[in-house]
Amino acid sequence: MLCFGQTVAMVGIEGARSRARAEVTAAIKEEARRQLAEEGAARLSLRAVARELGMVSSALYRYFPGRDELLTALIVDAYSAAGAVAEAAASDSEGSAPSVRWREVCRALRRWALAHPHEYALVYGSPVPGYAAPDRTTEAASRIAMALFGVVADAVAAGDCAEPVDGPPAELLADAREVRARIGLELPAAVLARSLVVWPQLFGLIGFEVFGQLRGVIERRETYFDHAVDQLAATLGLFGERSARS
Amino acid sequence: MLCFGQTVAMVGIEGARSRARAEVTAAIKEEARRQLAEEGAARLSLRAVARELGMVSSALYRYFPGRDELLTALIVDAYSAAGAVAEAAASDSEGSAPSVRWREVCRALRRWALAHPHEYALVYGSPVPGYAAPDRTTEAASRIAMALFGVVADAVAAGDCAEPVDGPPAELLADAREVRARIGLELPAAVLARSLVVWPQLFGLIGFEVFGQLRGVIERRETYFDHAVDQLAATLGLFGERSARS
DNA sequence: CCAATGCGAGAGCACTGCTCTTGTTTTTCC
DNA sequence: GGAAAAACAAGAGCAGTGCTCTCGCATTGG
Repeated sequence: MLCFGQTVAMVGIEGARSRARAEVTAAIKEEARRQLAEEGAARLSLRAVARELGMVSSALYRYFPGRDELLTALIVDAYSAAGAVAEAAASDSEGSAPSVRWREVCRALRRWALAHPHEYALVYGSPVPGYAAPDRTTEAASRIAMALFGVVADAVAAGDCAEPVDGPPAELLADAREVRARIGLELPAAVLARSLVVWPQLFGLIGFEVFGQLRGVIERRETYFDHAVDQLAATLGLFGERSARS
Repeated sequence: MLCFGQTVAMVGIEGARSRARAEVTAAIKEEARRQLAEEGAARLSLRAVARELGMVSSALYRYFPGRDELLTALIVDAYSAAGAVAEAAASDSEGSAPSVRWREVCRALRRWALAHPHEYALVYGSPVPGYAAPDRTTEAASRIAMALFGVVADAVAAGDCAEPVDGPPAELLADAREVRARIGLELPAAVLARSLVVWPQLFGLIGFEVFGQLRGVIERRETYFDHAVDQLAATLGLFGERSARS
């Protein structure tokens, strides 16, 4: 019994039946993602997806229990797509100075967000369905943060990260310690605390641009973003040659 | 001919007709805001609003051309509510040190956002209707930013703001100068540029909390936010007694 | 081979935004 | 004051939505 929506990568020996099921499920998600990119999450219509796929709407309920579940499947995919982009940028820049690695990961996330605004809205915008985010989304979400914190951890390990001058308050340190215990990342609690503070600020920058809040205010958005991200790197204490702008 | 949705404050001598019209318009918006707060923007239903008000749905179209226009009216109201909150915090803290004024305004915005999550989502979350934000929303939006930048400007005027050590790039300065010319605020372009960089980061912090992105990560959210905001004040170069935590 | 299960199609329900028409009330102008 | 004009509420109706249920057909597993 396959659960709905999960990416059935390895179907293997399974009969033709479940293979067909996996293919139809993938086709549904693909068409849904297409409509999402075109019209946005609010206008994503189950019936339209079914229509485009040449099947009747009720048949679609064999694959997804409802519209919200289709959406959460798309959310999980979007999270992991963004996570993959961030991880790729982090590993591609391995060996570079911490501040340029940080900048590369941030740039990659921004690029992905601008290329997929509706999917970005799905994961970092207002929560669309009822209100509760299922657990599978949060664990998919952590990949992005892990990629970000990973370059900080690498910098600390290499001695390329300055210790905070005036440490964060004790309560924040406690939260940081709990997070560290859960994700198992090797870095001082004070540095993780600093990262946890910077983390939402990065998505504030990206979100403002994607959601059009910068329209009529900032025109040279690329340099704006790069400068902001460099400043965040400085806040994080990341070392690196100053402004190795390509 | 009254335009839809606009707050008809001064009806004055006008006949009983337009007075009734203003009242009905206000009642519609009130009920819509109630439903918005309960169910979110996606589930706001024109018919349900009409039903709750004891009228038929088609009658509602005499007051609002459509659902989207009702929503943009709510957006404008939400913007100006948040703007009023920010302005009040700014003027209430007049005379205090710049960094504590900054913190007060930030706190006030966070409090409002947490108290009205769906309205916050309306203005700083994913853009819900088609895609374009009418002009009236952007001018209402500027009030919030003006309150924020206002305390920075006051700090500069009082000599309580440090000049940036390494200035922002030239292109960002150009954008800052254009913004300054448009809004007519007395502060150096470099300082405004710094403020424009910090601005989205603040709403990244608020948005992450309101949208539940901090769930399971940061538990002591108040100290977290205060610390982050203090750090932003430092980035802005705002002077003030260190951590005058109440 | 035959029962069990998975599946697609259709009808149908309750709901949505929106339009058009039909009377009624109110304002406005001569 | 009375007639023309405008504003209004109500209803019917259209196209679309998510979702449920039932019905036959196909595939699967024992």
